Amino acid sequence: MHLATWNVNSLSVRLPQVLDWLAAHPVDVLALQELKLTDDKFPADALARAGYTAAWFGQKTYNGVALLVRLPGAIAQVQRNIPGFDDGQARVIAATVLPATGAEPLRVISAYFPNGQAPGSDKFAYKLRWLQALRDWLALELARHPRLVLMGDFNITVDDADVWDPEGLRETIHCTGAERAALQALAELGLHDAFRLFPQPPRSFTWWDYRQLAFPKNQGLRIDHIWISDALKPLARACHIDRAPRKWKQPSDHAPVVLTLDDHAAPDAAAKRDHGAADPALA
DNA sequence: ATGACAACTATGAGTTGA
Repeated sequence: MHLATWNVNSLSVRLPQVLDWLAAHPVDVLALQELKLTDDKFPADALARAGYTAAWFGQKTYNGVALLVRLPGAIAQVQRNIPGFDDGQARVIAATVLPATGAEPLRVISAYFPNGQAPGSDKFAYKLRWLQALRDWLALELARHPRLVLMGDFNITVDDADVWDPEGLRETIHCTGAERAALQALAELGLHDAFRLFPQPPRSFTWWDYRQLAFPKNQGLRIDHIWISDALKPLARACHIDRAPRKWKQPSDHAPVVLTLDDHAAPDAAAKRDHGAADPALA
């Protein structure tokens, strides 16, 4: 079973790329961020024709998140934004996902963490308040749903290995101690950075500035993450960044991140494996 | 020190992102 996250920087502009990517990589769950469209503009029909059902939470111009689930999988118990945290920005969608593979249900969250602009700014204060509310809510979610995946654009580097120029960018936005401490507080709930469970190439990033030839020079940040709960950690088999869409014409500035989970509890999937069926995802 | 690039709103030039 495969789950992925991708900040598409406008779903209206990037829909053809999302459809192309899903055709080549039919993941079971795809979390999207920065839809930049209102709910009435969400391309549910085109995604359904591509074999995906969806839950979405849009907003005009900014933000917006969605969860896509490969059919005949299903989506239930949808939650939009953090309960009890008054927020005019569409940044979180959570749902219980029944995977097409027949695996046990998962609680999946697609999140677009606030950017924060600069340390000391009002937006930075909002980012830290939002992170505290996320932590408090995730504690409850984990108690209710031990099989939990939190993925999205976290807008935070976990450590200096996630930064192309750690000295030059020290204590700048995405790299501050305050932001990283908030991530550590999430980790202490029993969540794990799936990417770092496996050996990875040095200078692995998920975002590159459009300017200054940042992508060809690999001057980026790893700010898009997939974090998994204690219960799912033993099932993780691989996690990687797919840089290919960043090379396409008119790309998002973010690349997708993909997690492979062993859905051993799925009788159907196990039967298929036993009969030697090829895994279509990530072919 | 500033801007670059992209998307959006609006239909100019400004805002936001990271």
